[in-house]
Amino acid sequence: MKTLGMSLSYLVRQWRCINDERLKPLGLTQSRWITLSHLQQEEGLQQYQLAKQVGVESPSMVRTLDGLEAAGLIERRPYANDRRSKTVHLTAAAHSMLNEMQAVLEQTRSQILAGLSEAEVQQFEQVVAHLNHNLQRLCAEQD
Amino acid sequence: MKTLGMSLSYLVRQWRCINDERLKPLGLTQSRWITLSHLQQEEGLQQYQLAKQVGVESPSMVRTLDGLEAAGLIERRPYANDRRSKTVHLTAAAHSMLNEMQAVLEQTRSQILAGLSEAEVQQFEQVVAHLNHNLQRLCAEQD
DNA sequence: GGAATATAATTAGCAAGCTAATTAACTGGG
DNA sequence: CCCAGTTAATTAGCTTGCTAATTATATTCC
Repeated sequence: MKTLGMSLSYLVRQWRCINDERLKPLGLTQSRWITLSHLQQEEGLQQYQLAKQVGVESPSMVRTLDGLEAAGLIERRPYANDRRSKTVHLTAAAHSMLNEMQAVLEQTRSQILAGLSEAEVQQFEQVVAHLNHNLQRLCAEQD
Repeated sequence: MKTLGMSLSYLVRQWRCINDERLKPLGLTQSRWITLSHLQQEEGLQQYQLAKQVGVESPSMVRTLDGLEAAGLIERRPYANDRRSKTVHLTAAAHSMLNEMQAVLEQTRSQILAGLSEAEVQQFEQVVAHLNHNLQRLCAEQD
């Protein structure tokens, strides 16, 4: 007896596992490539903003950034308007690996979605968005 | 820019979080209630079989069972046919909490799936099953 | 029968999420 | 102006997934 929740949880774990395996040559793990993808969209965010966009808490982001910084893929810079804060920037090394990274991620995605029509994928995405919306209401109530 | 993978990953994390919150009074976390649910279906499995059914590796199951045993919810018994092996059984305490646990899980599920028709839920489940199937092929190749 | 191999449970240690607590800096009210 | 409260980053420590390595037992192959 596998419930929907269990199947989803398994799906997500395996998906991560495949990408981690394929991106190991680039020294990337899921938390790292997700963070890099977001930075590719918008560089120079403050850490707490980046955490919010990625959907993790600040301490989780701190650790991911520590790793990325040690690997020479990002830079923390002081933020002029607020001395508590730091902004996050991609390095040249990161820029030069991003294309390859995205290609690997896209390949995995298309292999996992293989056999679904464009319309089915879209519908699936909409359902996931709907469920996330329901969850957001639930989490808000929890307070 | 949130990809499907990211949205799914977030969905699963939040779903877990809600259930963990609601089941805290019963002393249950996700890994524990999933394991109990499987035992409810079939008791007396060997540990490695249980791990396989749940979809985790043996060491993960060992730790979950350690917790459940300490909480008095399961019992490990020696397995007559193979002295390396142990079988896993629910205690009376577990049996008497299972109904309440399932009720909480079912409530969360229905709140998260709110606004979808029966047919849409079924379709969604089928897509998830399909993706898991694709993944299984991919993981098999990896060897 | 005995050596080599395989398998079940476990231990140790890593990854990446979380909350709670700390520190430093900012903000607003009296 | 200053004190109280808030906020940004961090640290510490928990959870639960993983892999690699250990230990004890089974199994298989000369």
